Amino acid sequence: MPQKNTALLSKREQLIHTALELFSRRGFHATGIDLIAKQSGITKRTLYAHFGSKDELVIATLRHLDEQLRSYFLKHINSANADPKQRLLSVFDAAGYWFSEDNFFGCTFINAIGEYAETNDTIRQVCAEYKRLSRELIKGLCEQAGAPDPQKLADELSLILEGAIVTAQVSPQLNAADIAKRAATVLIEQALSTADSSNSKA
Amino acid sequence: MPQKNTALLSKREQLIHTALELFSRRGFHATGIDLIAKQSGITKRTLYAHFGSKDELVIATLRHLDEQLRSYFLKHINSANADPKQRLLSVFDAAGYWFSEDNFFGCTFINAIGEYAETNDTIRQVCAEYKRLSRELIKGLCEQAGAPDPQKLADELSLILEGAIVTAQVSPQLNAADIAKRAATVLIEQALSTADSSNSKA
DNA sequence: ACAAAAGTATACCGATCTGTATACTGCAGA
DNA sequence: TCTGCAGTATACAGATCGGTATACTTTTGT
Repeated sequence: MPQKNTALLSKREQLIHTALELFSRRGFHATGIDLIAKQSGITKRTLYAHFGSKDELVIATLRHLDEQLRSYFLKHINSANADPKQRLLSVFDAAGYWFSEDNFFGCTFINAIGEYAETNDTIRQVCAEYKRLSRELIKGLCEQAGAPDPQKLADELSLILEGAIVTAQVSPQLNAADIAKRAATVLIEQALSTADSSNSKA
Repeated sequence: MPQKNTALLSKREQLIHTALELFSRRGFHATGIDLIAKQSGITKRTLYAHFGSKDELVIATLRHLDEQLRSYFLKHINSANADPKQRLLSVFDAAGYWFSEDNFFGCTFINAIGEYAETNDTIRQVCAEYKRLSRELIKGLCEQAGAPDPQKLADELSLILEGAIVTAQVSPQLNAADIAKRAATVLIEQALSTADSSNSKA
């Protein structure tokens, strides 16, 4: 999804970049510090100069992914400069592109919670915060579309997006993005139709 | 969810029982064989007499969870012997009870895929198979309800159920089961209304 | 009653884990 | 020019990992 020129990145950024790929692909506990150091071409000593521990590297990696993922969706939404309803649905188009990438291994936040739910509160909080910000993003789109209860619609669409991510991860043959978009369309139409008489598009 | 009398269980069942709890709560790689042996009160030697490797224990545990979870949902659905539409919606009531349990740590299958996606194909297949059977179960309910395209509706409702599980795991304060049930209600109503003129409830 | 099966207790193996110590190198700024 | 700093290279510590070996005890089927 990012594809930055690695030559221009600082050591810190290189480490996070490598760690993100390995953690996403192989899991967190199954990815050792030595492998991250080797694959990034950076010494373990330097790694520990930037990040005090593996958990700190995990947290920094997740925070980076947070910004990366949300800006990815924002770009897609903003490039779909159609009417508010289409902007809402473009979320699921963006998801579809994401799922089709080679380095898609499900939601790394969810995977992180699965591995650290009992052992690291900060990691769980970073994951929850990403999900909260994503819901806020979708809620803004619902407001723009003139939904009578934007929070309610945003909660439902966010839940559907979560389901799409997991479904794409576990059952790649299902075309989860399309299924989610179909369901979302029904919910959006239904939510906006009840407001047609008294409310209008922003 | 199960609460069997551990005294009546075979060593094999005891091990799977303990392993399931630890894997779900702490993750797979973070749970060592020694801990499973200690917590189950069974020697590591005996463990390896029943399961040739840790991966085999993981697989046996997931297969057990497969049966356990699907029979849990089936019981809830069958105890809600109302009309087919209510039976469909009872899936999300069952999910709500599941989420509220103390030992709910998200979908262990999804967590397993996050940890073993790259390293163990069998584990991934067991997870995918569980999701497929769950979709089949829901598809059967859609057929009974007289949906014109039961596969389509089942895919959508299954995706919503996935989203509910993940949302309940990451954001426990959101009451994911209710959100999912609301969304599911809209989709079901819409799907069945298009069939009202030519089709009827089974 | 007795032999085979199943399980216990414990120590161990080699590999790998996170994290650190030591000694060296290249480079940038005053 | 020289002094610090950032990074390299490598070895190592202590713990834990999955898995096995040895010797003993309990249970069970006939």
